[in-house]
Amino acid sequence: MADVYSLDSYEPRQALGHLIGRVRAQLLAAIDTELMKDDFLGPLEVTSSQLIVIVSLAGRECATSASELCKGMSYDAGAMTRMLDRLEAKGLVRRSRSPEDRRLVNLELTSAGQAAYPRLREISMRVLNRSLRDFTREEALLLESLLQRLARNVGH
Amino acid sequence: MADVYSLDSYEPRQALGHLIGRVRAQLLAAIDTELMKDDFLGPLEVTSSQLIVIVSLAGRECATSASELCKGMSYDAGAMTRMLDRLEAKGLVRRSRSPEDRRLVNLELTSAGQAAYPRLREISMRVLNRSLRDFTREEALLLESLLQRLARNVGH
DNA sequence: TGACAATGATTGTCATGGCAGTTATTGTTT
DNA sequence: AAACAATAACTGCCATGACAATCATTGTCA
Repeated sequence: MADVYSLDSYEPRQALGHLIGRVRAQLLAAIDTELMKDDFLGPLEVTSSQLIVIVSLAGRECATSASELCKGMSYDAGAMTRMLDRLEAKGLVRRSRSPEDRRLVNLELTSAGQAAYPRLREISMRVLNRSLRDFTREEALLLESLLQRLARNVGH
Repeated sequence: MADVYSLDSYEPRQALGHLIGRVRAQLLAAIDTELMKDDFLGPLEVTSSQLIVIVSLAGRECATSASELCKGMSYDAGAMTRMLDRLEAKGLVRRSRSPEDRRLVNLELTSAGQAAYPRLREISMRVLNRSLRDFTREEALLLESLLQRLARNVGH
């Protein structure tokens, strides 16, 4: 298949790469704005980056290890350590060494973390729905599938 | 129009927000990988973030101020100062106080910066074309237009 | 069993980007 | 002209993410 962009016409500042970066930044900023307005999450200064960790932990009943979290979201292990430091300091997550394998750190939400989860889910959904307000369900699915194809291709 | 996501089915980890973040990270990583392999850009450790600044400066013949650059790409002024520190240290960009308005800092590419530009443009285009290799031109344009609609909506 | 590899978490270092506050310069207003 | 607002660049502070190095623990293999 022919290349989409050619040296004659390629404009780095208008092309897909930048556009994706802009959309991502705007989405995160919009979610952060809504989080700050929340009675419960605002004072805790929960951010859009911390959202995904709490959501991932809420999805399972049993305790999960940090490395398992990292694999599941292709996240740097060092970044995860410090992310968990912040979430633990806010009282949303509890760490404990696994008795079976003392290299592992088991993670679970505290009661505050469990209380935060439905609010985080609702807020992120609201921002997405608002951003997709003139999209049909088919257009949204199309966008998702195009992005998934892109994601599969990038790594070659 | 009805909401795309509903509380019943919304899965934060699968939805659009996360997907966009993943695609962006993968694209930037792929560009960084190619930049490191380049004979000229690799030793200078030019990154995908610095790419857009150099590209923006190459687009105009006359000197541009830093604030104008920030406006054009909705970029934080403080981040721009430090970005320019790094680019100046690498000898790619030259700063000079504007004689007309001494608040302004005029920017221009050095000869090394001008030599870097076509390589940066070619590398970012190659990564994008590779990532879009099974897309028709129509599909790529569709993806762009859907993202642009999304970008317009997010800010409300 | 003892050497060694593999794994998980942590830490250090760096680039990035956002926000608030500061300083220098310019424009405006009385 | 003096006071004030507006603007541009810079600085400090912080969260984020990537990479490399280190340490403790576990698995493997001679």
